[in-house]
Amino acid sequence: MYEEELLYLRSRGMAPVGQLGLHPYLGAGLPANLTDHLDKYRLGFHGGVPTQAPFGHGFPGDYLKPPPQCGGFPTPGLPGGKPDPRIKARLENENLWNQFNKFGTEMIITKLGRRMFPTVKMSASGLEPNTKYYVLMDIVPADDSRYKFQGKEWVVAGKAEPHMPGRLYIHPDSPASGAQWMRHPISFQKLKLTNNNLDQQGHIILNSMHKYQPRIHIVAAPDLVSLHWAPFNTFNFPQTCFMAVTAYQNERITQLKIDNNPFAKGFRENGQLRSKKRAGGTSPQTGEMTAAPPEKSSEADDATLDKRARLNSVDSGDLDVSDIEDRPASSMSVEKDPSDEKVDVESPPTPPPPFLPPPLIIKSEVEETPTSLVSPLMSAASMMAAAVAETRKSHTPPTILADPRAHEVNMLSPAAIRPCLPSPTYSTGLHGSIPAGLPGGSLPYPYLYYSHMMSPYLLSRAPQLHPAPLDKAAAAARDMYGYPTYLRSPPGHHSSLSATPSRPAPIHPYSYAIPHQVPANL
DNA sequence: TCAACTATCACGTTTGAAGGGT
DNA sequence: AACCCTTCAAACGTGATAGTTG
Repeated sequence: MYEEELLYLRSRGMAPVGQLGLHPYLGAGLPANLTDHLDKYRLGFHGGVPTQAPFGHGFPGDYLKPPPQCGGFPTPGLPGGKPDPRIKARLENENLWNQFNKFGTEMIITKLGRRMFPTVKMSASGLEPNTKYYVLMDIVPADDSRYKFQGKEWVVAGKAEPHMPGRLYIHPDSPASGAQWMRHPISFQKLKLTNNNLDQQGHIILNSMHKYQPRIHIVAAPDLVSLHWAPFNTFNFPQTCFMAVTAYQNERITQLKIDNNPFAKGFRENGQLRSKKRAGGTSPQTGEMTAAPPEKSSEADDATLDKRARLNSVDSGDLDVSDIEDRPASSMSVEKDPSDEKVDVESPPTPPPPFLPPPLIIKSEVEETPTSLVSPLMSAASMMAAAVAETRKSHTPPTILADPRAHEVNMLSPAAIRPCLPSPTYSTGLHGSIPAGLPGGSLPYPYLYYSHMMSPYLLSRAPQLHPAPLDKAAAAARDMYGYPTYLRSPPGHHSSLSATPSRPAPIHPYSYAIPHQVPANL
C-alpha cells in the first residue's frame, strides 16, 4: 500500500523521486552506517552525522544545540522543501513562561502522564490561508546532563540518560488551513508528559531530572503521508525550557503553579487544603513571593473565554471542540494576557538555576525559524529504521504492505495510520532481549510511535473501529505479533507484496486504523 | 540513609448529558 | 422542532503526603 501511495503521490509531484521500496516514513536517505548511528544515539550523543544524509540536527532524540552551518535547508535531492521564511511564531503566554523561567521551570512527569503547566501556546502568522498545515510539537533534551536540586539550585549530577526518542504530538486540529491556524492561538494544553518508557498512551516520554526544550513544527502538508517530505518550519522558545521532575524541587515553582493553575486552586492560601497544611505547620515559605495569588490565571481566563469561544466561533465547527478552549474567538486581538501580569515575583535570592539560558533574552517572535534539517517525522522514522537495522543485523529492505484501493488526494490514507515500521521489523527497536509482558515481545512502537494517531479529533472521526468481539475466545486470540486477530484485515484484504500478514493497528486508543473514507482535511 | 519515585488523597475545574424554557 | 440556558454528576487535573524502591 505504501508503494501505491508513493507512486500516486509521485505522479502528482507530492513525493520525492527515489528508489522505490522504501517506506515513505523512512524517507529516501537512511544513514549508511546504521549501527554507528544508533550507538551514538543510545549514548545520547548525536553530534555525529550519517554519511549519506546531512542529518546533522533534528533528530527528536537530539539534544538542542545551535543549528549546523547548513544554512538551513535540505540539500538537493533530499526530501523536504524549503521552509517558508514568512512564517513566524509568537509565544502567547510569554509572560507566564518568563515568570517560571526566572526560577527554572519544572514539569511533573508521572507514569500515567501529566499535562504541562504552563502550556505552550503560540500564535502563527505568515501562513498561506488556503494551505493545509500540520502543527506538531516535540520535546528534545536541552543538553546531555543529568541534574539534581541542591542548595536551592540545580546542579549537574552527571551525564544524561539516553533519551527515549521521537514522540511527536500532533495538534488535534491538524490538519487545518493557514487561515484557521492564524485565527486563534495554538495551544498544546492536552499534551502529556510521562516517565514511563513503556507508555502506550502516546504521551511524550522524558527522563526525570533532565532538562528539555519543547519545539514546534509547522508543516505544510495536506495529509499524513505528505507530511514526511513537506516543507516545515521549526520554532523553539528559550523560556519554555524546563526540568522534568517527579516531584517539585523548587518551592517557588510550586507556588507559581498553585497561583496560576486553576486546577491547583485548592492549594491556594484561602483553600482548605492550604489551611489544613498551615495548621500542620508545614506551610512552604512564601515570603519570597510578593504577589497575592491571582484571582484567575491565564489558563483560567482561557477557560472563562472558552464558553464564549464556543458561542462566538464561526469557523471552528470542524475543529476539535475540546481544544477550542485554547483559542478564544477574540484572543488573537488581545494584546496581552492580563493574567500574566498578576504574577509578580521578586528576583530570587539565589542565582538563577544553571540551566537557564544566560542572560535571559526573550524573543517574542522567532525569526530564524528552522532548527532542523530534516522533517521531524522523517528523522524519527529514520531512527527507528536504524534501530531495526541494528537489531536485525540485516539490510533487508522493509516490507511494503499493499493496500489495493483507490487513492484520493485529500483523503486521509489509512496507510498513514498504520504502524510506522512495516511488519515485522518493528518488533523490537532495542538491543537485548524483548521486554516481558509486551504483545509479541514488541516494544510499544518505541520511536515515532505514530503520533499521528494522537489526534483525538481524528480518532473521533473513525467510526469503524474494530469492536472487541463478545466471544471471549475470539477476543483473546492473538496473531503472530501478539495482536488481537479481530483487528486484522478482513478476508480478501491481503497484501500482495508481503509474505507476512498485514500488521493490525496497535492496541492503543489513538492508534486504530482509520477507514480510508474518512477525510483528512476535515 | 537518602534521593527519587509512586499511589493515594481531597479539592477545584471541566465536561457533557439531561431537562426545562422560549 | 430547534435552540438556549441551567443544573448536576462524573471525569479529570492539581499539589500534598506517606510509603516504597534502589
